[in-house]
Amino acid sequence: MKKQIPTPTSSAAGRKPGVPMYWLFKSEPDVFSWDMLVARGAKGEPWTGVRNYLARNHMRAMQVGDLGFFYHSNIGKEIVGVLRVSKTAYPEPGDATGKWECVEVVAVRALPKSVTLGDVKADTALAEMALVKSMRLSVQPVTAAEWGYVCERGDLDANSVTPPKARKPKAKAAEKSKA
DNA sequence: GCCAACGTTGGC
DNA sequence: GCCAACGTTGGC
Repeated sequence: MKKQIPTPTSSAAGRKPGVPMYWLFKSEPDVFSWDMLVARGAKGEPWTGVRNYLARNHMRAMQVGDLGFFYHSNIGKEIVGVLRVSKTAYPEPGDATGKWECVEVVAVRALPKSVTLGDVKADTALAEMALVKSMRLSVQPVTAAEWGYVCERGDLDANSVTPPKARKPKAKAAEKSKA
């Protein structure tokens, strides 16, 4: 079967300048939670501990200003907030192997309503999300369509977390599958 | 706590 | 370079 959606992993190359890309970061909340990221404030937090090449490559593709969802794995199993990439990938301090890298992220806004894994799985529009399809991948790409859809489900105005210059002039066909 | 999925390692 | 064994993630 052919892929029918834009391949999320095509993100690394061929980015359009000025257009943010979207990601999803997983964390076990008892290790590092959304609230802990919020508490870091504008200083943000290095996203360390990623030990998977695909996840690392996604981090390498990130640009400052890219947005991501914060997902609580294991406990909660829900998307709880939006963060922003504040520093591009660099070698993870203390990593003796020299293979692993981290980016830095800052909290932007909590979702007014968290979106659970169950919600995502139950929604046909989100059935192709890496969260479902690549369950174990800890840093994942999110398509623009998925981004808008999850924001909508979380009662978050996507424009309110998007840098002004990257906003769409019109609402385009964002609501296309509303009916 | 169990187990399926899946990435990584290492023998050949 | 293949593939079986192993380890880890993460949902249930």
